[in-house]
Amino acid sequence: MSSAARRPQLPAGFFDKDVETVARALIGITLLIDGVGGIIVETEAYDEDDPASHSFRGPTARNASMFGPPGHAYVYRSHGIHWCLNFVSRAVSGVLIRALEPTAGLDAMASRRATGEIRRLSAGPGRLCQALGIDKRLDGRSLAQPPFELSGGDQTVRITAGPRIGISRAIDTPWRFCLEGSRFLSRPAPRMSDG
DNA sequence: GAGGCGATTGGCT
DNA sequence: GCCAATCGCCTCG
Repeated sequence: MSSAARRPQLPAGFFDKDVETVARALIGITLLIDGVGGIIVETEAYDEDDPASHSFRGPTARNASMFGPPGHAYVYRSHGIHWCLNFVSRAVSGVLIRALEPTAGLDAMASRRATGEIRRLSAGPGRLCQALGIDKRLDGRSLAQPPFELSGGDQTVRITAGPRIGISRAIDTPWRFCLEGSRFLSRPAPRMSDG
């Protein structure tokens, strides 16, 4: 393994923290699935006592992964059509991965998405999963094992926070986090309300 | 068991 | 901006 260009892996215990901390820490991290992916630029946090979270009304077959150990994936189907990827953190929680800046395997992403428009390859949770080939098979899988590869986090990034998107409960909780200035967000950045 | 709704997206008015 | 697509889960009866 070449050393210089290799990004550092995430430290042990990265996901064993409260969900808001993890959601913020994930901004700027590189996510690859079988070598395809990019830099995480947008996340949302969903906590245990959060009325907007799938876990709010207790465990079901769908949300079982959220009740499992940190550092695993929770993948669910949205609106019967799309897949959405979450990272489980401490306790019953999940970080929704909403957008990536594509950096690796752009050909594969464009092929799966049937578009060459880079800015829309993985801007949005459903688009991201389509571009990276994510589906139910990855639900419950460890993020420390292939096909997942997470790295980076060595550099400081500026983050903006705002309300989460597309929910009807707890709509004012500012748990959507974005990389400041990114052109690869699913929606316009929230008004700068955070550092 | 029936009816409604959703952490979305793409296409049309 | 509005709405359909499509299916698993929730609520109510």
